[in-house]
Amino acid sequence: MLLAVDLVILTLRAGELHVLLVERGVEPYLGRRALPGGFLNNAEEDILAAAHRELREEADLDGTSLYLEQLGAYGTPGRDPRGRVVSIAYLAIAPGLPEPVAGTDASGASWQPVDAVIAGRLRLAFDHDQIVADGVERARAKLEHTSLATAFCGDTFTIAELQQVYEAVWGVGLDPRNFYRKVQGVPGFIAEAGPDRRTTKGRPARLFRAGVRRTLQPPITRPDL
Amino acid sequence: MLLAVDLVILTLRAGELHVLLVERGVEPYLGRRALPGGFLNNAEEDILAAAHRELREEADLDGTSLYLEQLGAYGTPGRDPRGRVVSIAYLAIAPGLPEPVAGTDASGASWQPVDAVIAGRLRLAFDHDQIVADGVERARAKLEHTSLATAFCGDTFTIAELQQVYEAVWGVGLDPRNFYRKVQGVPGFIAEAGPDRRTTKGRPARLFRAGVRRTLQPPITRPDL
DNA sequence: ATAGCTTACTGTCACTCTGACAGTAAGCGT
DNA sequence: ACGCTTACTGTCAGAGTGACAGTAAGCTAT
Repeated sequence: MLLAVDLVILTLRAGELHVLLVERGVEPYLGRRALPGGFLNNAEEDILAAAHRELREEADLDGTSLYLEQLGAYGTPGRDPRGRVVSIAYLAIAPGLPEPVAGTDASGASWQPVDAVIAGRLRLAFDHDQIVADGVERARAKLEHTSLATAFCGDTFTIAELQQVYEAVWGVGLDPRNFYRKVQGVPGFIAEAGPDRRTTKGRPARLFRAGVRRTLQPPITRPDL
Repeated sequence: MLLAVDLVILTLRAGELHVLLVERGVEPYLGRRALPGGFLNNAEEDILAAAHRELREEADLDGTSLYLEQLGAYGTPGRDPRGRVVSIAYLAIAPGLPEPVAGTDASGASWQPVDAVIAGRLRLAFDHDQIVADGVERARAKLEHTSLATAFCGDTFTIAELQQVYEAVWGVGLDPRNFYRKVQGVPGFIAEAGPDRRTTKGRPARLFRAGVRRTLQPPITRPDL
């Protein structure tokens, strides 16, 4: 029996939610896209440590500075044609990186829109479609009552950028005015980051950084489906 | 490397939240209490099926009729002195059974108050204290926006009994009048169960059964800590 | 039968929160 | 100085919430 680790790494690119996928170079599912991951190095490697290692090897991301959380275990017999493999899935959130990103080792990693995976237009290897769906659902739920959204942003961000996170992950539109009021009303969610401002085209926006509080009271409620 | 399944089985007894524990008859942790569970039978057994099997063997409970949900994987090296063991934990909710319960096989299973475990007055084997804490926290959170509370009750129950579930799991007191209003206000949470009434001492109470809806909108919010 | 007890249920009210909408402020380019 | 773009601040009606009191329906003891 083999133990593996799979990573659902989410980020925001051009206002859309993306997941990091690699193209398989060996059988089974040769050529198919799959989640980054791999088997445990040896019998003494910690699972969380293995997740950090894969994060570094396959995505060139520093695990100490980003959000990482266990998603669950997937061990249905037959999910891997080679034999019995139990996979521990992890959910990672990466900030919208400067630009190209994802140029890693030979495996040909690339960001793909999660919509394509959820809608079934992009079929993944093994049961990775299900894992991605579970990861996205976990992220959607956690946006409501935790400060997870700040993990999608850099160390400083504007409120409008934070709103884009919610809109992209939830796939809905939000009213900016109500969003400003709600976010500012939660004590400890975000904190002002100096007098610096970010300017693009119009009026410069105030910069914030993630606050101390990790649970949101009151929560940022998601609109009815 | 060995794969195991551990069960956090919660129930209500005398208005208090209890967890099912067994007393270990072998080393390591001989004599210590631990969660029911065990190793996978063979390399082809499904994890969820193994959870059902342990539920039947160690707790004499029918897994098809109660709530069962994966909690997560626990695989820190050294958590089991015998060697590398990765355990998949499951959370099960059992209705408050008629009476004594828990008389199972030789293992000496018994219901113990979760407070004793959380507070550290009752130390469990391995990392089972942590698993119990995680399971209880999961249950507490799920009471807010899912119909999980009905899993603690039989097929029919009164609103007062449902309130006792919330009070016991959350460890707080709730106002009966506001609770009635909230519960009745969530469409599909509970449905009337015929004209039958349950009578104990005062006015007979109306009986309900679990409704169709499994997610609660609006949620039953937990009071501030 | 009536009073009294116990438990089940229904109302009221002020406060807060929420969603829907409009107006003001601050930079930049022409 | 003007318009353009983006950032932010107010307003208001309706829903939801917590804190409280009153009514209803069984049983029982006198």
